Amino acid sequence: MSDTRISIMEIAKRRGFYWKAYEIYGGLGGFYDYGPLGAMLKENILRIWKEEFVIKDGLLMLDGPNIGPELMYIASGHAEKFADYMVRCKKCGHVFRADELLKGVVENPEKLDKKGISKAIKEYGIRCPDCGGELTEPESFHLMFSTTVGLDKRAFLRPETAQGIFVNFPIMYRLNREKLPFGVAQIGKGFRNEISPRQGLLRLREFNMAEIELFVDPYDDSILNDFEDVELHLLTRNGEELKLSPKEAIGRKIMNPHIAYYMAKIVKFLDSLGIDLKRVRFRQHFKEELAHYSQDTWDCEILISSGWVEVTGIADRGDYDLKSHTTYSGKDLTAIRRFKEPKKIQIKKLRPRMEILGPMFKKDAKKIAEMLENMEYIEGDVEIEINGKNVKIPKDAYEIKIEEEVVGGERFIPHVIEPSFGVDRILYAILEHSFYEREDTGYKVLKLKPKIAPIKAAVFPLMAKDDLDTLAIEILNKIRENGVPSYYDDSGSIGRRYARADEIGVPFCITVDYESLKDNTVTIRERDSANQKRLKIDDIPKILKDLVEELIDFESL
RNA sequence: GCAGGCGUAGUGUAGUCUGGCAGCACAAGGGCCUUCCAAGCCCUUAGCCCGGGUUCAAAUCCCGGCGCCUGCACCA
Repeated sequence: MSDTRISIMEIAKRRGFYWKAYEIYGGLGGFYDYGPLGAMLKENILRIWKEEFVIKDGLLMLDGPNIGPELMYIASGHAEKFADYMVRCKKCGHVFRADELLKGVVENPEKLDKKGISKAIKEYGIRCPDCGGELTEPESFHLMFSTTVGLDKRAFLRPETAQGIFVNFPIMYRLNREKLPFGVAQIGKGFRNEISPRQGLLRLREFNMAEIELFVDPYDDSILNDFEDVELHLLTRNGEELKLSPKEAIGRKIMNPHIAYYMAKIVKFLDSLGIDLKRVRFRQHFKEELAHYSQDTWDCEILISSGWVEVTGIADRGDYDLKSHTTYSGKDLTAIRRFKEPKKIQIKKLRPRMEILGPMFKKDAKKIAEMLENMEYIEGDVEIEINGKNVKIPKDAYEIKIEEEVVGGERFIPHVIEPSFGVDRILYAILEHSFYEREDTGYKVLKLKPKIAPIKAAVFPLMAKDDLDTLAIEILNKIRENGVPSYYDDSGSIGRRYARADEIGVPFCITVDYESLKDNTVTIRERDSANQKRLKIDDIPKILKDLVEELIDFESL
């Protein structure tokens, strides 16, 4: 493990950013607690996310349940993976899907249960296709956590928040007053029963996601909003490495314009979180790497000590999800594409002549008449299915009339662009990119930006006596009153207190000294430069708030 | 899940081979001292991952479990 990662893990636990969950019971792999600092840091990241992606673009937020019905996950394609059995080669360690190995050997291998697979492998002497080694007993491979709702209804914990958005498409579409493009954002937990989660926050079984489903008309390239033309570091699936602006990338048709739009926003977002943009790139998935629902996917990757890690994926899901949910639910999940001007369409309609139909079809005549009225006439014989039989309707039993209809638009299934953010990974990357050791002393510092730092200010009395302490506490209370997370510390030397604050990324320290008693001023110290300015105590709450919101910068004081 | 390594105060570690009073540093709490960048002194709190076995005696040896790290595999 890299030194940086070791230091971060150590600080995270000792100072309270995060730690393995359930430690008193020996821990549970892939589950972490966020402590006081981590919980605040996560909130700050999400607040900025909402500002950048939800508020600025007028997206709609949604907050749905974690548990979803089985049928929804059958429709989404996730459940298909649920019942797979895997076998591994005892010799070379390669893993295979049991049903793949048994294809052509037994009939319907996918229908076998664990015992059946085990029996078939032994009976037919199936061995490792790579090295001929012996295979292990089959193991079920559950990617989703399953549970039961009520007595016996099968359900799953969501592996992504996306499905909860798709199934609400009609409501959200209406709430957006039926305009495209529009996006729905959801922040929440996702659950995946990983085989072997490792690397701390980078691979969790229960994780925090922030997802957007942008619903677009595939024939309309207009993007949500204007954007800053930043430089993107791209790695295409052809192996090309490019430095392009999103506008150039769109021009060269490297990706969908909506994807380029989100790339620009992501770069800006990561920058505002303190991620080093030199260590950010977008990597296009290889065809075989694409998820079952995806047509094109670009991962935003950040370089950390263990290599490039995916923190955000932008997937072009096409109409996969809405189409599939339409099939399984039987509900209409379409949008309307309005014509610039309503079109007048001439439709040939049928008018039933009851005096002929009546005697001919008796009881069925009424039903047939209704069906004829609702039909569009196409040249040729008219046939109707009634009581399971096709019946030819004689020409004299109807008249053809031409009706004019005004059509405002046509219905279609919107396409979906999905930027999906792994909040835990972003949080970890921020910690790594923020971490450094002071050149002179080697003391550890997190250079967290004021906006995201969990604690914004620390207030110290130079000495914990002579009323310096009471004045410091007064100042602390004023700052807290003003909504700025802060703490008081009078233990140890002043230098130790600065160091303690630096280690958890407190950007500003306020020190009450003997001059404070004379002229009502205090010093304020900026973390990274260790520079100090002297300010009036009365001005502190306002100035500190502006510093924390990054409206002013320390050097300008 | 496999292979290898590992698990000792809040954190980092020594001790494990060769069984015999569990030690150090930092942190934390209290006190003295101290007028701006982890000073010093005194005191205190606090630990052998869990379970079983062997033994007069287990942090140490054996078995099982849990967890972590690295590699393989997996990561829609």
